[in-house]
Amino acid sequence: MDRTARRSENRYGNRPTMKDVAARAGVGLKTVSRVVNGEPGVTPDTERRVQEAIAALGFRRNDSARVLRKGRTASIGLVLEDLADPFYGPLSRAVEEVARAHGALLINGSSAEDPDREQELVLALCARRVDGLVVIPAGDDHRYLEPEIAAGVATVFVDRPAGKIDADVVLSDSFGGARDGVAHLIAGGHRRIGFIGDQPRIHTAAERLRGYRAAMEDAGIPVEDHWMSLGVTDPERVRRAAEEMLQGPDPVTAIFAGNNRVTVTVVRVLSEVDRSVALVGFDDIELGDLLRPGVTVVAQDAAQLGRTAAERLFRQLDGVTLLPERIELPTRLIRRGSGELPPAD
Amino acid sequence: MDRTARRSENRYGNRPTMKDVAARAGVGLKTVSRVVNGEPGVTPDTERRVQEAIAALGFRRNDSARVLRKGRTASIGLVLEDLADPFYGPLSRAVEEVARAHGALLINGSSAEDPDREQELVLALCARRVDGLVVIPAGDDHRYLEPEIAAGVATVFVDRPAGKIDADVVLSDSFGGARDGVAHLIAGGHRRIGFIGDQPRIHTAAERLRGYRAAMEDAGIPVEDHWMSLGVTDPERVRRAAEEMLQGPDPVTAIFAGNNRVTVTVVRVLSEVDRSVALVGFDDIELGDLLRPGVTVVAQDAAQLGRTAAERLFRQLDGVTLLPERIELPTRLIRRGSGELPPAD
DNA sequence: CCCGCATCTGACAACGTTGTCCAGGCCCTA
DNA sequence: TAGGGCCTGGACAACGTTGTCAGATGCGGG
Repeated sequence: MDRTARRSENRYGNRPTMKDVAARAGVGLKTVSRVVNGEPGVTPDTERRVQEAIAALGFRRNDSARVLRKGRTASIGLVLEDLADPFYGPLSRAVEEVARAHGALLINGSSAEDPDREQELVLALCARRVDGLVVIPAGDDHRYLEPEIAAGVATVFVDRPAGKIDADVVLSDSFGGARDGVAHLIAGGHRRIGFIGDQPRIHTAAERLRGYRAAMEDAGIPVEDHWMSLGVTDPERVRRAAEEMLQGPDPVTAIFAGNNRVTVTVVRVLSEVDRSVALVGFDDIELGDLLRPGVTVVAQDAAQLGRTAAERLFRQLDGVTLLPERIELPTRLIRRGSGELPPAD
Repeated sequence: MDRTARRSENRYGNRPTMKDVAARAGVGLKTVSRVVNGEPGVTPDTERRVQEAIAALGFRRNDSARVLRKGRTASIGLVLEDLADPFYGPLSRAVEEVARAHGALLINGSSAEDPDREQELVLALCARRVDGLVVIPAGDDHRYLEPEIAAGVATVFVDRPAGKIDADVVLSDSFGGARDGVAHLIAGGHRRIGFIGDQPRIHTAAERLRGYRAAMEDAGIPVEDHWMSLGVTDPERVRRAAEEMLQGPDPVTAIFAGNNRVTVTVVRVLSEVDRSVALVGFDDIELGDLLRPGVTVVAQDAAQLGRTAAERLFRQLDGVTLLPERIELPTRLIRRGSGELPPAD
């Protein structure tokens, strides 16, 4: 009959509200709100009574209502390709740290490299009214985000640029990194160098391919079509692609691997091959230094990517109006042995 | 002056509401709601007008308001130790997949193994009114969750049991796995076996230590204190601990490493040592098969842990009232060479 | 003793959505 | 043509919080 009894009829458990706390403490609703939010203007005695009621009832403020009222959610969304990919672990951790420093929570989802799923996720996050978005784009058309950005959702793209809209983007220098990596192989005496990478519709993959071509062209080496394998990342097909490059009339003496997953598989293949084949991979891989030979890589700093993007995001949120910018982080060639093997022929 | 003009005065951008859509389409508020939610009872013609207005205004439903009204958020929280740890990548991905299958979003945070931070995160998630929680506990006292669970927040602990409350938990058989791993070394002829693990206040670490002791005791081997190093995980100290075990009057001939991070560092140390020392690690590590020798591990299935926990969570949410249960998943010994090295003395 | 001021407190509306319920219009039948 | 049932649409309250504003209380000074 009384209020407490009525509450227990609620559908989902029976969480106390500020009203309940107020009733129990014998104060007004707004006073409870003041105590909960640490606002001034409450006598110590009143505050104590309210705190006791809060503790007794196990009250916890309902942030949904708060958000509705205040307009800000103190949460940001992170859409990436695959949470399980070791490349994204440090990246999301870095984004989380920055978010935490700004008192925001992180909601994240994996697009699985599917543009539709990316859009679905992003829009779901917008419906939750996240304050901002960090997106590693899977698709190449982000015009669907225009109304959201216009409505004030801060947005930063990472690792790959946004498609068909003008927005902030933070990425690694894929072109320069790949060019340097391939040039390193060329400097070591290699001329027949293979490239295994992802589909060129993925920006980073295309840039790395371009870097490969540029290094070859700079050295005056014509590239044979069958030295390049594009759009393969699953182990099975990478394996086959590598094996094919290593056979035939003019087999490659070195391979440039376009990302961490490709590198891992190529390492496996090369460990089973008699011949000594040089390898440089894009992205660092764990334990790369302990393999024999150590794996030479063009490393990018995933954590730095995430940190930079998140910081940019919160600068947007702090109300600074910034023109969309493209921030490119350098890569670093780490020599460990596999990239320094001389050509075997 | 008119409604549209007023809207643009809003603080945070100017997002259209259902009211705006209704005005533009010339229908009532509730009709817009019906269209947005796919409820029946709207003529095709009306629906078309509403859809047009939605598209023209760039309307997106405000889920905060929806949540406030409906009581469910369709989101679950995941609190783990460190998003960047390769062990948790597949785990969170698995949780995300299950959540997605149930139409829920995933909010996650890292506790950094700090009980206070865990509690802070968990309570922040509860304030957001997540429907459920998957928690990899850092602390050992979770009574602070009692009011939340009573209020209907479904909760499942993973990897380690909850402290001082009765709740679902999904974990790997740390004790059995460690015992088997150590027994494997003993079967290979080792008697002086070292153990390097995390602080025993962490349940998994304690269980693995217990497994180590059990295997030794089963074989009738008394354990020397200086064979065990507890509470060290940072590379520097693991390195020192390993080096100490390998020196002195009765140096160990084999090491059991208590988790993936320890294993990696021990592999590094052993690669610099002349002597041949056997190694079995808990947790699989990437590329463990490519090292020479390959790294023998007691593998647990992180994805399966996450999947099992999340499915249990949604079963709770589907209204099935279940008694708290402890689900233990088996581990698997993977022989790759390092665990099969004979004792060197 | 009363006034004015400062301090503390509470009533009320609003945030944007959904559930309830009723009104009006249509078609069908008697 | 009147009556009944069905379908569509809309008015209104409620979800739990916060911002606004005004009322109550207490205190010191004239």
